[in-house]
Amino acid sequence: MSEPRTSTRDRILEVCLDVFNERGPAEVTTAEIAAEVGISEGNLHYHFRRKEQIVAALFDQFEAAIERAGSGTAFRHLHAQPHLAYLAGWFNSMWAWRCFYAASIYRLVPALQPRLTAITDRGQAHIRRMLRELVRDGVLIVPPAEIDRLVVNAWIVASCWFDYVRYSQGVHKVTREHLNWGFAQVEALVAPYAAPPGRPARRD
Amino acid sequence: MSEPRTSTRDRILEVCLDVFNERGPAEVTTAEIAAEVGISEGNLHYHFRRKEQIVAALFDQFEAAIERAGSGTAFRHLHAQPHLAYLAGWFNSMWAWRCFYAASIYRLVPALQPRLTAITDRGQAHIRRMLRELVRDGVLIVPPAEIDRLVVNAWIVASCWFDYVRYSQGVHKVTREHLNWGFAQVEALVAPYAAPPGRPARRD
DNA sequence: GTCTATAATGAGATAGAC
DNA sequence: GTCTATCTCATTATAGAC
Repeated sequence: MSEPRTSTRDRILEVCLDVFNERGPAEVTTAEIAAEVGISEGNLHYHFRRKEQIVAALFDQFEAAIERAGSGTAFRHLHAQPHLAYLAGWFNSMWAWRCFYAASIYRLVPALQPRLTAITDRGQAHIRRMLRELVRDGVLIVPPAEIDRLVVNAWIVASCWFDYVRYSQGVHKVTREHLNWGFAQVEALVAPYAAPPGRPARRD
Repeated sequence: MSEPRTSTRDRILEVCLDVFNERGPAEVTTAEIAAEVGISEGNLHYHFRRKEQIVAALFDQFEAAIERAGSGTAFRHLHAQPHLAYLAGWFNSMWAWRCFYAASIYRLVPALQPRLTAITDRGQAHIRRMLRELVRDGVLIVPPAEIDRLVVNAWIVASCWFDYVRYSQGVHKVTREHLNWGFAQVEALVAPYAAPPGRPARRD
């Protein structure tokens, strides 16, 4: 009846999310995890038999969070730029779950890859719908043939900019401030499609 | 005086490039490498003390190749769309060195990361110059403020689409055919900036 | 240069006491 | 549920003969 404030299992997950976000699961040993949680390796093994199971348990939560970010309140109250609201909701949740935006995690736990594909498919379908509505409403002008490529490019930039910043730019410790940068990069993909009213006159 | 056709060292590098491209260096053990080359593990260790040294030796070649792809013949004979020629040259070399377009390799051999940053800086500077020329020549219309973000987005898509295809799309074996797909994705980034003559009339 | 054989690591998994 | 102590196993690293 009387559970401890937070169960050991939950404390493990909390600690792991933090440390996975900071360094990535492959760079952390089970010994370090146990020490960080303040329990023995044997006890850690009692709760999760393998490190992959910890990653998988966290992915469950990530999956739920991203679904919320994608179809939740952000998209409910439509205003002038619903796609920006959606994007903002997504980027907001991105920080808390940034370890899942590193390709290496799917190499470590390949079982998660199909679920990432499912997230990708649903997310892209959602973005595609939004873009079509914006085109219909005259906010954007996108030739139909270009919509799919635009959606995919937006997804690539939004989901890969973490790795880009880390490896191509050499940023060792990604901070929250980088989020705004990534957000602006995705915004820039859509900018050239803005209909003239929302876009200052061209200077040639 | 009489060297063997290809030295053992070179054979090791050849085999490793193949197998790293197929599976990534982290997924291949030194034992497998030795077996594949047809030598003993002890001999492999004589030539390269650690797997990272093999990766680094291959990176030397990659670095040279990408420099050639960027500033070599492709860019020499300028035609209507020099940026496409550059892009084609880059994508062409990309297949042979695709293991270096996986984020995980820089996690395995962090020493390479600064060199990747240098490649990125030079490459982006080159692309920026090309875009400015195209704008000056009236081929593209890009507001000056958008050029930098466009360059970075092009780089992200061009260098990350491999990981995207693998993990987000669930493609287990990336083939040469995927190259054309990636190429088209990068092209699509620039398409909306094409000046009206090069672009069919808008349909709203 | 190349081999065989063996040592040193280090991470994860497990048994059994408390 | 939790601990201590041990085990397994895959690599990587090395010594020394040929």
